[in-house]
Amino acid sequence: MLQISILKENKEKSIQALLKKNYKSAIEDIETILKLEEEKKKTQFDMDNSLSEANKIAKEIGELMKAGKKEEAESKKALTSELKIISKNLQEKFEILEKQVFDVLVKLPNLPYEAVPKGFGADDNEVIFEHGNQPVLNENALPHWDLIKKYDIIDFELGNKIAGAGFPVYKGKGAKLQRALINFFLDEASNAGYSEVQPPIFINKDSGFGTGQLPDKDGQMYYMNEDDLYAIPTAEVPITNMYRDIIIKRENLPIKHAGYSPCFRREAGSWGAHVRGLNRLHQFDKVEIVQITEPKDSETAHQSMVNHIKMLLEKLELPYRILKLCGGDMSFGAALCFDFEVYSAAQKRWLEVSSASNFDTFQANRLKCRFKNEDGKSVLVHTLNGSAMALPRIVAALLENNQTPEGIKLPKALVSYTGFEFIN
RNA sequence: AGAGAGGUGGCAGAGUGGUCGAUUGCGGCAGUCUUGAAAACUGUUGACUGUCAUAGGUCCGGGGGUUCGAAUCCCUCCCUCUCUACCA
Repeated sequence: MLQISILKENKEKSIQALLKKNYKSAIEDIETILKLEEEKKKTQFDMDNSLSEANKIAKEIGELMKAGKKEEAESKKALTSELKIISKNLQEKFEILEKQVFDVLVKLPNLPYEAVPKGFGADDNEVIFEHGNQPVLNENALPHWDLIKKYDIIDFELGNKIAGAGFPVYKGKGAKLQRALINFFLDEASNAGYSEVQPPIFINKDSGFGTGQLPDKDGQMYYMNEDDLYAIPTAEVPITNMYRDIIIKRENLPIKHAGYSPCFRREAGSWGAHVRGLNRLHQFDKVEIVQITEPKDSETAHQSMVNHIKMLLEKLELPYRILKLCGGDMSFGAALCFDFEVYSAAQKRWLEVSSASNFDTFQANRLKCRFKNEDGKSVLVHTLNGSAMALPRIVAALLENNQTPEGIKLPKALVSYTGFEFIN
């Protein structure tokens, strides 16, 4: 959530930034917020005065009672009845205004940084880095959805029977590959100084709000009515929310965590021709890295996350590229976001496998996550997160790119984790 | 799930209707002492809102109520602990 003070002090810039994110009603919404906010403050002033007056009289009554002057005390009580009504009305007005401001404010996406390119969708993203050669496969090369059948390692029909579409069963070497990748990613994160956590995979509403999934993405999460809980779409949510309502000591920053979790996404209305096989699932596995930093350090932290992900992809020997997302393609809460795509040789497509975002103070403001600066003032932190990494599309690319007559040949980095070199 | 107890400032722990935003201890910070440190002693130390700065206002698990006045009384929800039951 954006800070009103920023919208007020940098009104024009804020409007331009929101427009870059294709937020259509930027002008009118900011006008509305500033107008309502001013009225709110006025109301608060009146309300406070009225409450102050009432407090004073209450105190006087208390003293009179103590002094045994009952009649005087009784007569003072009469003074308060009108004051009570006034206070109550002002309080109601204040709460309405507060909610009105909140309702508009909560709809505003984060302001993208200067560096974010203009654009409306995927076509406007900037490729900023590319690594590795796209493998040339022979004619009878198979896409991963055929390879998983050929080697009987991932079973969609079985998952369909047990749960539904998008919930595959990993079998044999397929299951071991999952476990190997998770361990590989977690170990690499540990080596890079991320302390490991295993978070809950269900979260409450406050957590969903804290990282920005609620109310924006309500329909995209699985929801358990009986207990009022959501299944996490990413470990970012529980991990970042560990620091909700916390004032962090400056010497403890930056905070770096990594965590593995299954991720659950309803993906309502997003199925089509390009989402076959492992390209889109309702449940998948992911190792997430999260950082919480002082504002001045977040860009460096972001870069370090990008470098970490690059290193992972290089160890996995996958050709990849990095995109700087344009305003229109960025997520709701991000101020700057890099997507990583691997080349999947049989599909002849780039697949998104990771996304590293800097949220600036957007999440911190919702989370009320702050630190004490040099002057002893509470200041919002910056939060960042990135996938390191999401498994299914990595698996898709590993299978497709490394198919040989002898089977699927795994990259060296994984062999010590799987215990086998070939899936055959 | 049943019975009981309880949720207070970074932590521990007082406070049961009127200078209580809250005694006290620990921790933190500053100072005295010391070559330096420790110990001891002294002072200081919650968050939010608001103001140029004061002032003022709000917050004792969440929400609602009673009252001139609520941390304290009532209702409701949530959570924690102990015992019993059940169980990976």
